[in-house]
Amino acid sequence: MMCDSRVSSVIQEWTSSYPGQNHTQSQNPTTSNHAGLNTQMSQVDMLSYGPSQGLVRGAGEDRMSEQMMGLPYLSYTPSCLSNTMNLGSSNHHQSHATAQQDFCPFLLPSLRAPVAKRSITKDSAEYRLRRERNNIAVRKSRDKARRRIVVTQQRAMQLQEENQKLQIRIGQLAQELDTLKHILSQRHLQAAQDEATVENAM
Amino acid sequence: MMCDSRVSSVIQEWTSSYPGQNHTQSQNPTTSNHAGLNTQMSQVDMLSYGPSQGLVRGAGEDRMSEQMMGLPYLSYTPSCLSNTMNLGSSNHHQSHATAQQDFCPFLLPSLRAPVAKRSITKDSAEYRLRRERNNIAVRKSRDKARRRIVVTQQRAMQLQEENQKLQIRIGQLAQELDTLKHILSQRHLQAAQDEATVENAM
DNA sequence: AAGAATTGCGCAATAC
DNA sequence: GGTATTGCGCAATTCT
Repeated sequence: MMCDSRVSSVIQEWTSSYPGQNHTQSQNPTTSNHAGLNTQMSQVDMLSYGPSQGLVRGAGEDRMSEQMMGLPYLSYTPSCLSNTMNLGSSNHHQSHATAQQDFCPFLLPSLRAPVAKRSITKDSAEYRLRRERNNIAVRKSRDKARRRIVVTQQRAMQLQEENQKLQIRIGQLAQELDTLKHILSQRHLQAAQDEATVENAM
Repeated sequence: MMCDSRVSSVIQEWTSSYPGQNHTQSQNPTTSNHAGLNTQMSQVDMLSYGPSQGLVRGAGEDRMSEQMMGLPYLSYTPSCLSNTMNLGSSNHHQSHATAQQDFCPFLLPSLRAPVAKRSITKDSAEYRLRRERNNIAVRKSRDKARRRIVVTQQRAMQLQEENQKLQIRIGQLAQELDTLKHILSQRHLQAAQDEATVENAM
């Protein structure tokens, strides 16, 4: 009693506040295939964690940029042999900004134009501000997720305890009920016998 | 019944396989202060997510390296004004490898020597191999964590449902018990009256 | 339309 | 030695 309502609210909050299920989640077709929040993958565990689906890429920075352009595969194989030389030479933002020019020359000019826009001038202006703000948001969000996990786990343990207590209570009640039924049947028998006795006496 | 054992195993697995609590977690004194898996922080939410404790640093890469050297604060303030220029100029591994030479000249030579060692030659050898292997492990681990979360949540919901059913069952049993007790008391009364009648007739 | 929140990923430190 | 976990920052996306 009363615990159920609290539990209910927690579950509710969990379900509604954990958007992993209803999000579209179609952002990265190459690496998101194994993170679908689904539970029906167990025998392919060892096979699903390939090296980024073959696309090795450079230093692991601005990877989305190239893939999200609409060319997930076979476009701009990132020189698997020379990536060691490229490792530190590429500025994150620089490479991100120029990638659209270098590797997507076939796009419509209207789509390539934004490269020089002020909004893309991330090299050192309020870009740092935005990054820092996002970092703070990320920390906060992850803290929240961690707390949520802990709460859910505690709730599960608590529910399990309560379940055991309820099972015990049910056992007690059932036993008591059995006893009473037995007594009642005995009384029934006794009454029948009494009636029979009286009838015989008449 | 039977569900409890399964739940128990799940909870057990959860508790034992989620090492967030017993890990030392002292890796980054500057930014890890707010991620202690503790649930008692609610009114300081907005205050705990500062910009990395004041240490702005360059591009957010190889940050641990400098801090983990044993000089978390006040050592090598990373030129907060010129970080915008430094943003892309620093190679991750290069800066990491040379940091020990540049910023720790007071260490014993025996501790500074490893810079040129093969093991620290991460620039392009089997470093990539190690990184890729770790990346695979990370993906796998996070998948596991995600599945664990989903399982725990489902378990909690299932336990809640079962709890409600048990509560209902308890209500039914209690009612039945009440009825039987009432009947029994009536029989008691009846028997007493009968006995009195018989006694009077004698 | 703009900022906050969420998420997948890679890196480095660390635990095991 | 290797894998597993974890905190963090980045970028893309979604939510508000």
